[in-house]
Amino acid sequence: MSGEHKANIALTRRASLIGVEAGHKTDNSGDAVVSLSEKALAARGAAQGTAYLDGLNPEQREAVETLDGPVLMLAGAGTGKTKALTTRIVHLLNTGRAQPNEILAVTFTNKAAREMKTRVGAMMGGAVEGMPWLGTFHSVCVKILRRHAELVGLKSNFTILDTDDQLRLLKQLVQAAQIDDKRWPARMLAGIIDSWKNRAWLPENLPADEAGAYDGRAPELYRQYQTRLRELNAVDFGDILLHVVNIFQKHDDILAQYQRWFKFVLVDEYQDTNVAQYLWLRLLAGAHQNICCVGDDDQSIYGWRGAEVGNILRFEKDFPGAKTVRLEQNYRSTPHILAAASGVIKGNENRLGKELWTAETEGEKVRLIGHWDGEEEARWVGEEIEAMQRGTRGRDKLGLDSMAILVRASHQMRAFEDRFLTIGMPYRVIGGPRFYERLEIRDAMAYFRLVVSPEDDLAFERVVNTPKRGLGDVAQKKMQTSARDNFVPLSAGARLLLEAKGLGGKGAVELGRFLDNLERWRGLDASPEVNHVELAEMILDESGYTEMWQNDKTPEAPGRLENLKELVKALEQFENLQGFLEHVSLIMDNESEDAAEKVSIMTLHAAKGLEFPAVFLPGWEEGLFPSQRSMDESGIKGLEEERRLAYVGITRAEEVCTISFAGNRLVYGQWQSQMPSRFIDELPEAHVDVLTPPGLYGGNFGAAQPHVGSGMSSGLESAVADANVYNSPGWKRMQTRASQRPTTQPKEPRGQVIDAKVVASFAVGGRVFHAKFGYGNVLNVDADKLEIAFDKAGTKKVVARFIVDAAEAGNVPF
DNA sequence: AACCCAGACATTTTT
DNA sequence: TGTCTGGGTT
Repeated sequence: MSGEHKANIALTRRASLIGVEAGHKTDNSGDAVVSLSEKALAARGAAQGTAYLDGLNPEQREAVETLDGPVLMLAGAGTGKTKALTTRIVHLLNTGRAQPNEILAVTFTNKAAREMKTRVGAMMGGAVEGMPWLGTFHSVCVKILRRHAELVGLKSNFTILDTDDQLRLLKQLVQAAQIDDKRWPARMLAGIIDSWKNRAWLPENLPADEAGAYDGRAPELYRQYQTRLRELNAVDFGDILLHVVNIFQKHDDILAQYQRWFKFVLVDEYQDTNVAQYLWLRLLAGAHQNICCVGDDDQSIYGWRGAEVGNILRFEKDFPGAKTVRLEQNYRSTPHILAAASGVIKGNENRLGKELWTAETEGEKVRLIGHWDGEEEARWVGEEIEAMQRGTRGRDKLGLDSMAILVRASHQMRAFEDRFLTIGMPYRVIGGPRFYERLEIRDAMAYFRLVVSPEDDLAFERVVNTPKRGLGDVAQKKMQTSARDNFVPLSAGARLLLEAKGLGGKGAVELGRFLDNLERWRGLDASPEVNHVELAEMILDESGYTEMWQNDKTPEAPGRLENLKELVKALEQFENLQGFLEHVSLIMDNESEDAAEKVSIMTLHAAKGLEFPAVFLPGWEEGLFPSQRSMDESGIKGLEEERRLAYVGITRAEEVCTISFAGNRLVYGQWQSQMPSRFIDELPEAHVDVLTPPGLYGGNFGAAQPHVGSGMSSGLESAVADANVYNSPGWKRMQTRASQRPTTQPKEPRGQVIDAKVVASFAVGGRVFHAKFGYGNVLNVDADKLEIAFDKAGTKKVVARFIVDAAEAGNVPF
């Protein structure tokens, strides 16, 4: 059976698919689908009307006009990368170099894909048919995989499992293998398998040194897992890329077809690609080399998820003769903000090198402020936001939509939420659980899946007893056995079990009804007379699922019902249940547009790609940011990724960027004190304004000397940087400097400023006072940290700065 | 099947 | 400190 033949079939199939897709509702990205106007057709090939090039700066223009050969567009934050990318597409179309379906353009998020589609559409004068190959890596690969599914042992209507399904499946396998899942959690196995898939390793070609993973059981379990997936006609997210890469590697003819079809390849956020995605791109662009990758090595923040910064760093080696274009003119932020960001990112080795600049000359310095604790920090930020709303200090008034708080870890959000609730400040949290990950949505989708594919065992397991039908563990075990013994799917096994009277009582009655319902719905789904939206409603009602939530009196029940309604509504955009299911797992995003003016709270990761006039970056403390875990797990690499995160954070700000840290923080119910982040030391002093927190002891916090750990990279400094990973000297430098630098006028002298010299004065056994923990005795002195046995709060390690001699406690204004 | 309690645990999460 | 999970009980 070869290739040639198959490829031809694929080719025909593809052609018809494209025909169908254009302007069709099933095109999942759903928007900006317009048909090619005559005018645009006429313009094409004639290469006239290149007015769209005029709005570009010289670098952007070069990136757009270099159509042939590999191009690396190194686009710093806010340098107009999307503009360049979309203009490039327009240019390809306009010059007649490519038809819309000959351009492969991949992004990571649906949002980015949508934006590109819309913008290309707008630039073409609202006249581009939906580009069928503009989408996320996953959506494009699913399209390809559905066509060649049989080559990897799947049917083309395979289901896409999300992480939840994946985990349940792995749990079953782990249990079956008699593994103590306490010691070896399925979660961990999921992580291992995922990382293997990210690296495009199949069970049969795992490197030898991976064999020991998961107590040496991982390779075998991986193999079993893949087999099970095939039996279920399912793939997980990682498989989508893996299978396609595999097909391309094994079938030259198929690869050749796609190479011919995709005359031009464009890639967004190239720094975030993993090995599988990288291989996929290399395979596709291998022949003609017309690949344009856009990215920013300084914004690579997904290493922990398998992204390889190395991909972008190696681009010129991978694609010899590549042209590298640097977009460095920033249109977003003020010079001080850019300088601060540059100062921080300079601390990283192994950069491609790039420095943002702006034509702007005005603007505020980055503001830095220290607080006593997290609560205080949240209170201060709240007040600042209110002040900015009013428009004080010569600043324009800012709306709440213009402000954002970007945190390192989501638990930091709580302090802000609490505070904002008390003062009645409207806020929105960006991120969090996605729509399709919600319990009720997944349940509902399991029903749909079961109707469309009776053999979907995972879906069956999920809903057979939801709502409760009296089918507990025992009954379900019987169904499993019945199915296994007869080599049929679970639903059929359950039917056989019933017929064999292997089940009694109300469970039997309910199961019978459930199975009958499924069959009836299946019939209706096939019937042209029943609309799939109505059918979906019917399924949810008749199964008792809706009722289950109506009877539920927990506070979240109404919201869940609301979500179910939304889900049903989303169905309208598709032709049938099948079409819906093929796409949902890839497209349902979280965007709930909400007109009200609100401050945004989100993680730094979620903020990538966004911008706000005013940005708050709280929690810049050692251990929290940079995250201790990151450094423990990945050493200097981890630290550098954290630093890039800092860079991303700062560069989100257009006008005002406020960095803050707290001396004490309640972490898991324990008070902890920590040093200010080393990144604070890396902020160039000339671009930072150190604010004195109201009511706190004066300017003992401050920005660092500009030249420590940053500046020109030399071998010496990298040695210094290395040494710094586990032992930040940062705050010591700050202390020393603080005593040299005139402090920003302490409000009142009563605020005790404790500097480094004082630290030495604490002796083991001495009686001391701490504002939060009260009185205690010093057990140990370790550099600037004291171990103290507090009378009430127990033994803690505390930075000496927050400690005073008990005798002086009366003077401290806490 | 519903409930309760002990204990584990607790970054980031584009698809 | 709080949330979630799994095991045990009713």
